Amino acid sequence: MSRIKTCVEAIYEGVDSVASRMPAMPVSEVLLVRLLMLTAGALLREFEVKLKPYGLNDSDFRTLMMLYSSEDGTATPGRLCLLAEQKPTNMTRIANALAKRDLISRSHATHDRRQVVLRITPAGRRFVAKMLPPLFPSLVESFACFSAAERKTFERLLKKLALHIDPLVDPDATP
Amino acid sequence: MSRIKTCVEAIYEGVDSVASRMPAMPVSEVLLVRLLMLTAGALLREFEVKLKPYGLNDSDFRTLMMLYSSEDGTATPGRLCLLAEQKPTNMTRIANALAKRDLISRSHATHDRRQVVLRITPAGRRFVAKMLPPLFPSLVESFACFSAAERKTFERLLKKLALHIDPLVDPDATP
DNA sequence: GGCTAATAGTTCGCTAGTGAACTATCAGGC
DNA sequence: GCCTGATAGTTCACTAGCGAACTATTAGCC
Repeated sequence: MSRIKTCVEAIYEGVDSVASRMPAMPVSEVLLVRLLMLTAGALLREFEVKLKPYGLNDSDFRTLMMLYSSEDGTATPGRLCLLAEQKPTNMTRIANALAKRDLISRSHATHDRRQVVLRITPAGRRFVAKMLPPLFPSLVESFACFSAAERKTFERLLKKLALHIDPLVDPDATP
Repeated sequence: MSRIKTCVEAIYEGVDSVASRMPAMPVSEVLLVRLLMLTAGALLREFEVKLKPYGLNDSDFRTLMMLYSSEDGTATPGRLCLLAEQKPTNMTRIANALAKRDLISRSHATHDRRQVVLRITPAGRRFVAKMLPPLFPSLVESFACFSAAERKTFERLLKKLALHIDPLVDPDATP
């Protein structure tokens, strides 16, 4: 029996079993959140296996891609933290690692000397251009079970959910 | 500007920017996987904030719940690894932590002395019964943006996706 | 019965990520 | 100009999780 299938079955059985003893449990919500985390976790792990040969994990990769896709190839650690859902501590480590490999460079902003400016290097751009295409096939395969309509629906629901939980997850943020 | 909304926008803009330079990129798939990971990550973090007062993280919690919902309140570490998507190493640590708090007990199986049997204790059952209900409201609120039909659709698509990626993620498993 | 291979857990050393404390710089009121 | 508070990053000590190596036990084969 394969792993994820076993997990899916265990989730349904476990939720069913607990619900019979605890009728107040919101069955539908528990199933959704468990399936969501299981699927995302599996996809993340699969993706990181693909990234490993390049010496990156998903956080490193996201950070590098944010710089790659930015207008002028630069960003501050603070902004990257915001966009990549990372804490400053970890961004420091990521930037150190990427800088050590000369994929990005570090400098100080002139107008505000507290800020650090990270910039993707030409070598960093070449690296991304080379490593990105081989990642596509397995990604396409992962979602091959969806029709175009299903893909659209799934995207719409995910986006709706993401924006809905935003204020719940981060109640102090400016709305 | 709140955090997740910024991330969602950054994902769409980033993908758009890269796609213009790299036409082979499967835009739809990249958006789906990024939204999925972002949403699941946010829900996980929110959930762990709720679990923290009880001194548990999500893995500890899942492990305890697997025992709680099992027929006789027992399971072997190996089975829990399979069901909770954990590695044996980590399960040892989790079992140590739960056993230290007397929420579970450890003993050896008689028919196969290699196997360890973990069993939820009466105190463990009381603990679960007490901590579980307070977790429900925020979980319900997280999915309050979905109609009943949307919830069903989302569950169906998640399940379909989970089962589809199963053999891709774990190619060595027995089908 | 005794050797070999496989299986269940554990230990160890490492990577990834976090909160709290710290440094450096900037902005605003006086 | 100069104190006060806020902001941007960094460092440090810690937790969570992983792969590889190890131990103990079992199953199969001769």
